[in-house]
Amino acid sequence: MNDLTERQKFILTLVIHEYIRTATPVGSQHLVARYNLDMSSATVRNELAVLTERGYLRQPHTSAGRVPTEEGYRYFVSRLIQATELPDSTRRMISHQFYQMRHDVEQWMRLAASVLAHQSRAASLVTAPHPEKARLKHLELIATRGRQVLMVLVMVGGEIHQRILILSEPVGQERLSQVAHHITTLYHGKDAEQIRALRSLVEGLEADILEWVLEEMEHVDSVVAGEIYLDGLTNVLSEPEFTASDEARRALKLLEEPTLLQDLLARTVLTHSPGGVQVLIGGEGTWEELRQCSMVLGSYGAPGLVMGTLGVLGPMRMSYGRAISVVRFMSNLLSDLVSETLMDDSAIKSDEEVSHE
Amino acid sequence: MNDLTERQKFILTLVIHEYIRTATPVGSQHLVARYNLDMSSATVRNELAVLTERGYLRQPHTSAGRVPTEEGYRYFVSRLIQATELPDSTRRMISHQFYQMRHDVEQWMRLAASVLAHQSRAASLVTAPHPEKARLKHLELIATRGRQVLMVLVMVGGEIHQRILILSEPVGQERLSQVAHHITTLYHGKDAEQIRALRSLVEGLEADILEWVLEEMEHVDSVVAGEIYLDGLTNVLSEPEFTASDEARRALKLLEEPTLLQDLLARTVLTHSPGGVQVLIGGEGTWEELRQCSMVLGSYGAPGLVMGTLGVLGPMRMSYGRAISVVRFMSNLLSDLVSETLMDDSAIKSDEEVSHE
DNA sequence: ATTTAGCACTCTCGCGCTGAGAGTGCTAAT
DNA sequence: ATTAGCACTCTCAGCGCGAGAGTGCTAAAT
Repeated sequence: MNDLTERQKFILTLVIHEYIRTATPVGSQHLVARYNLDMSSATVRNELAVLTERGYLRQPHTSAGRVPTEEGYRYFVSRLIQATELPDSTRRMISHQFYQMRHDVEQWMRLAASVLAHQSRAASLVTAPHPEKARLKHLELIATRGRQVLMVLVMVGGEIHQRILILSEPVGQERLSQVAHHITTLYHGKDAEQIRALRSLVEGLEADILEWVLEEMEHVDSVVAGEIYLDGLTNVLSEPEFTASDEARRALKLLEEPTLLQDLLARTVLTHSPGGVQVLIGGEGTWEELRQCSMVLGSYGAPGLVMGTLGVLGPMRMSYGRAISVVRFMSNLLSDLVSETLMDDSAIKSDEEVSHE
Repeated sequence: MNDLTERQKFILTLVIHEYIRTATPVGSQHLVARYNLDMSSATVRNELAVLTERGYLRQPHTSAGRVPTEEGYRYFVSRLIQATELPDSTRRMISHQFYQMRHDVEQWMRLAASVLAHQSRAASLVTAPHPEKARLKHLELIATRGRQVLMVLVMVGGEIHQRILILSEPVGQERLSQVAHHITTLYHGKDAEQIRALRSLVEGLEADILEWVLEEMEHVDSVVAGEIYLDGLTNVLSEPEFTASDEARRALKLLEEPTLLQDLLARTVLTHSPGGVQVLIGGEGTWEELRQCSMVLGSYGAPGLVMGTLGVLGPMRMSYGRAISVVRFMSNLLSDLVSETLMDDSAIKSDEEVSHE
């Protein structure tokens, strides 16, 4: 399995580019005309034949142009693609937007999804930062009415969970605050397992509350990713291979199913480190519905503390260069933001502007 | 403008039903055959002619069947439709699901969106309960790192807002808790305006913090609705009038634009009371992109305290009976849930089961 | 030994045509 | 008032066909 010649690589690149542009099979004459190649269509034809035999291209039918195969895209992505960085002005603009709303993590997620979708012209998905193992940072209990209590749980890393408890009898706000404070000081920084080991430190009402806390924390641990933000579904919808095909419906249906997405993203989070970008072509790795789609996935976060996933999903015929660069950029940007803002224990130098009304 | 005869109403109903079922123009012979009418097709034809002249039906071209017009649907919805309640078993099942997760408002919203989408077989949208005027219930300040502080704001009605503050100098958790407690006791139950009037009660750090609180509360007031939950986009996508038409893209694009949705829902919230259901046909009321769509909207909540909107969006050729009944049902169900769980000041009798580990 | 020109061949796609089918409106009979 | 009958209209699926694009192969040229 010796390699392709330079010219073959070059031609493969051109075919892929052209197919991404036009969504129609590309022929030899078309190529020489459009790119002013200084060889004849016959030469190109020979090379196309080789590439086809190698499995990188295929013909929809005899005597039609060539279309890249999955392997073709894969070869292109892994060996041929050259890093197209986003223009500097764009990067600045995007960073600026993020730093303008440094106070709200949820808005970051939305903005990240929106930027990914716009820049890649595909559908995007982003998960909120999520701890690998939830550790308690702060507990708050707020009396609402009668026996009902609003429990607000802040995890190390900044994730917030809320839940309504129903006690067996009414308890005043004063007492609740005491309990919350006590639990917070006792178990600050501990994960569910550690808390469970030490739960005999409290009793009575406090023990009951702690049970709720544990339940919630274990629930948090059982979910692999935070909330999922989507954007740009309409982008992929308007691609020709999706209009009127029921392939579209199935793919979009997938995106409406949060559990499936969780699964999908879980693998990614586990299998690679932030900064790196993973490209899945044609639903690679058992995803029947996405056979026509590709994904470019990355992750972000502060390793060991909180992590999130982000990526774009488009037709297999998507602009990988653009997608990879924007995913990588956003991955780094969000990592920086998260580290700067949410980190807790580590001693990272901070030199943000003093903003204080 | 005298009214239609009974038979004309009857035939109009049949035409609409049949068109909703088949999505193809319906003709006279077809009607008599399918519904075993004891009149001839010629009679039906005459009536169809009348209905067409009145503007309730139209022919795509000479010698094709009839299709309902916007006015046709409107007449049908406002005067002909008979309330089709959801089967009792379904209602029970849905209620049960909700009461099973009484601890998490966010999950209610997701479930509500999901139920609406499934039952109506259209796209659904639900907004989280949102106060008309935010009133402070509880403030919590949590030290994170250096000068950074996580502010958690709980409003009367249960809405929670969080935000990261950056102080001019580090402040310990003890002090922060004090400040939060003080502000909570001073301004509990007050809205932004009232707090602003009384802000001279505090000074120094507390005054600074209060400024952030006010800013956030005023921001909350400026938004007309809570977070928006969508579901079932793929339902409407698979309708024949949407496949391959770029009408589809524009309509879905609308749903990706949160600000537009806010606008749209705002009108509804303002213009009618919970329990009532509003039907907008053909993007009635200036919504160009939705000319092919209809919406069935309702609202829910505890009047004066928190309100939310919910509804379904489908092709004009949607099953209004089903949609109206499910929207009404969900509207009432959510109202009950919200009242039972989130209400605060009013003295509503509560008789929930004692659930306490 | 490549590259290229030429050529015969294949396959798709858009076009116009056509006949079947569905539906209508009108008129006359019931 | 209703209905049977009928002539007419319009869509739509199917078909044939020619243009166009693309291929593979062979033989000549570099």
